[in-house]
Amino acid sequence: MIELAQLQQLIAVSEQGTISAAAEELHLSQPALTRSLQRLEGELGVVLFDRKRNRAALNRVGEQAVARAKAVLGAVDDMAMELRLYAARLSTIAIGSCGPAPMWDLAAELAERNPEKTLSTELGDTESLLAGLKRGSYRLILTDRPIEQPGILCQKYTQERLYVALPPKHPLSARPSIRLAELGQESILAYRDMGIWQRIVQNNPQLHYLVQSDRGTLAELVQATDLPCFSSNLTATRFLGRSNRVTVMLEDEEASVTFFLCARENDRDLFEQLC
Amino acid sequence: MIELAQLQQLIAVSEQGTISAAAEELHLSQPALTRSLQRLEGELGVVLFDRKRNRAALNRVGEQAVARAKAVLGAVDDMAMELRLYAARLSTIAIGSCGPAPMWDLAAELAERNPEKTLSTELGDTESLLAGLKRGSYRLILTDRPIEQPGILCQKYTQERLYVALPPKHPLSARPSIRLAELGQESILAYRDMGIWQRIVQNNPQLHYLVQSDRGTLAELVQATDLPCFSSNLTATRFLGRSNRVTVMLEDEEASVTFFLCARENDRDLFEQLC
DNA sequence: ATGCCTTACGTTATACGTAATTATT
DNA sequence: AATAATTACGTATAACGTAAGGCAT
Repeated sequence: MIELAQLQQLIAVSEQGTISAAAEELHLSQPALTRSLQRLEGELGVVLFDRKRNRAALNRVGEQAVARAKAVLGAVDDMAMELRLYAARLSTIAIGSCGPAPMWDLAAELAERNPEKTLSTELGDTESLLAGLKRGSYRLILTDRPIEQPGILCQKYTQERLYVALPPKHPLSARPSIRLAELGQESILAYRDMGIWQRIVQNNPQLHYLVQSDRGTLAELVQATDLPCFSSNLTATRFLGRSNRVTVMLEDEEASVTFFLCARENDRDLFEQLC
Repeated sequence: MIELAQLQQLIAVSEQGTISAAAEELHLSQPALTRSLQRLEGELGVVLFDRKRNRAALNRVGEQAVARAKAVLGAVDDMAMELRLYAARLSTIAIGSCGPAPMWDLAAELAERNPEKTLSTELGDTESLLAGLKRGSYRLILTDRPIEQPGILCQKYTQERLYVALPPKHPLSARPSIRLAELGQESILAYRDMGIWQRIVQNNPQLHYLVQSDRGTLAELVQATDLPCFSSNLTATRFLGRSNRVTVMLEDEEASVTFFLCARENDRDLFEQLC
């Protein structure tokens, strides 16, 4: 039986030019390599070298064999690499969402039910999430509208409503609800990866957003200052913690979103765990 | 290093269902196969089996691995087979011709100059010969007209003129030359694979051709009977041998052909040997 | 004389088989 | 009880390295 090691040896000889040099490269003695190559010739049933007693040069069949050997070894390497990738993908559940808070809830639930799995989370807009779901990049996605397409399972997952958290002394803190625009040109703390909430920010460009990319830093700033910040019904109450804030509902249309959980038909088991 | 034998073992397990059965098929002990598969898993860096103490079933990664393994083994088999084919082709000189006699001359010359090579000969019409030369099916071809195309070498090779060999008592035997049609509805011995000479036969359908597929049988009939037969300036004189025949030149236009030797540009060495 | 390939021979290392163990049907 | 996989251990085969030989540059 032909061995992959023999194909590597053949390639080494073609690269080094002599059997001696190839043997050294392969940490093998010269005679051992000679014999191994002879076996390969026997197993292939062809002569690969023009042997001149003192010189073993690849003949045309040998050159052809080298090209084929490289292809075979490449295929084997690819096989190993792609199997590792495949195994990794089987053991991870990738979820995508257009909003961060429900994604964290979902991730928490999945982690509890599938402690052996790795979770990966990603934010995106509904269109790209759906495309990713279809090509297998995501196992589950949370969209801002119901998806009705063949092969796609979809069900209402949760609703999120946005609030602003104001210091008690703030002029608007006594109101039950406001529109975000009423804050005028004030500063407000915001998280960078806000997904769908990006809409309400874009519609109120006059506000001064203090954008934080680190969730921990954001939490610290909330505790340490009395700057306004965002909050929602899904935000853990401990996020505001002992900070002295009054939450005021936002009246804007974009301040309320219903999230829908979607999975592919062949992932029905996973999907139904969560309904 | 992964071994091809291990990939075969993996495939055997997938086909037999159990390691035990696969071990038997492979003429291996069960423990040996178990260990070999464990090594394979280690080398690939993935788990291929769901092990249930008493049962080792391929998991999804394993199934994927089987598919890849089959592809790799197929590539190796193809490699071996195609190398043998390639080696065989390198050691043969395939020649094609539109006429048998000059092809035999050419083959004889090639055999003398390249005693280590195998010769293969084939008759065909000039168009298909040229196509075959271009795609590498032939190293040399003999055509009935000069070829002037880029990448193709071409030179006049020889001329052949057709005769009829008649018994001395035949009414036409005293003529220096005749047209084939003058034989009326007589019988005449002919060789099946006549290439370009097929033309003159087709133009004289009234004759009764006694077609022989075996050259030896044809020669025997020439000796044993006094039936008319064909002959040419390239036909070995010993073909007519001691048979009592008078050769009469044929006046028909198709009875004289000039043959041209053609080869591909990259075969200039071989081509120039013969000019 | 040096470099390179091959053959011969003794040795080692790797993979094998046998036997024992455990678990499942 | 029977089947199947794994682990342990002694063994054997196959490939290795060293040494020797021969040819070419």
